[in-house]
Amino acid sequence: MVRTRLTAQERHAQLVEAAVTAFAQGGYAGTTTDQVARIAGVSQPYVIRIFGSKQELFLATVRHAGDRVQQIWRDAAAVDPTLAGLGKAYKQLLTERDLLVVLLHGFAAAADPALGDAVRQCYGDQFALVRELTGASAEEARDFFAAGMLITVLGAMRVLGPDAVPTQPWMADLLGTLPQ
Amino acid sequence: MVRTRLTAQERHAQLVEAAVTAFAQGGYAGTTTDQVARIAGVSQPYVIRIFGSKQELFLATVRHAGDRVQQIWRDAAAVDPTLAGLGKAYKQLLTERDLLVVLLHGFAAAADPALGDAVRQCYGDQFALVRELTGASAEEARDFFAAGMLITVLGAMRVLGPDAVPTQPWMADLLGTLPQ
DNA sequence: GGTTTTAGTTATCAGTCGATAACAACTTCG
DNA sequence: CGAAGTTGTTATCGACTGATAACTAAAACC
Repeated sequence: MVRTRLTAQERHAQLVEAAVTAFAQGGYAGTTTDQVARIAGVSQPYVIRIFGSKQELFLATVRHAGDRVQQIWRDAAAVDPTLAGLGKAYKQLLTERDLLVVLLHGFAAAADPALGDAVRQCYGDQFALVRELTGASAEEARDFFAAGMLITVLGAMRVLGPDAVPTQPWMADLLGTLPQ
Repeated sequence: MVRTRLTAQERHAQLVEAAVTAFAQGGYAGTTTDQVARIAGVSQPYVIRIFGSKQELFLATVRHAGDRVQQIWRDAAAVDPTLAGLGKAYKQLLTERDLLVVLLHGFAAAADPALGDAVRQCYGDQFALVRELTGASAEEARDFFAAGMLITVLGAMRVLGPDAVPTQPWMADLLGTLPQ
């Protein structure tokens, strides 16, 4: 007999995946819990019951994205524990651009006190992990994160990434200089 | 006799100022036209009548922020036409953090086609201007904008800027390395 | 002074959204 | 099997929000 229902744990994970897609497009305020529910194929009230509130859903989504980035870096460091190695892995994350864009939306929404703490914590953990994995100096890590932020924002702007919008010459100048 | 009403032009400018404050806090979707109206001290329908729609108001606000950044850079270049000179001016913009955060919200909202074009245009103009003012290479400009994006996001996260939230040790490491 | 233009308001609405409540159906286990 | 726990749904609501319409009053102009 085929199991027709998911366990709460499985559903939780599936909803977070759906939420990454949805929130990446509209941000926190610009996305409805119903959009998330539709992507996951469940009813909107069920989403609320599982997470308690839209805010908790968003927090879980941002935390998931942060965890995934950390995992990517750990994997990369196992092969090449340098900033270049981690950077290459990060850029490949553009193929899962929604992950990065969700983080960006989290950063942008940090003005909300309830979200701010979680977001700062997430970014701080990333900073610490990169220095731990690579032994980079604070200056080197700063430049690494600056480059990462540029990549993230250009991804959000649809200048970088799989579905980049064709654009003006300046983009080519800028993109041509991104280390591969 | 004191003039008790503003011209449409004056009111337009005042509303954009109010919108910078409001949108910086909640982003596009997370801010109501009524919030903007209250800050400016007018009624909500009047805001809509002046700008036509919330989206047009947001676009005017993002354009204003972009123009202001360009103006800051032009002024700075008149004194010190180097990337360091422009960078110092940009960092001083953190005292008007809302300007930078509004731009960030614009970037994050670029997934919306109606906003995306305007936002990419705005960022492209900034890139071209910096290269024109400083004669920087594409690589130098890229690093400049990467650093700028990090500053902007850290400002939005309340890690940098006048009202920075006290935070963990890693912040001190990162901030200590920011060139003054 | 009166008329036209421009700046601004109040009243109102149709649509949307997060959340609650009550109920239904599948699974598990004694 | 049948009871209990878990997974899910439909129905519904109160609050909010952008936008429209109709109206008012201050300036400007002749």
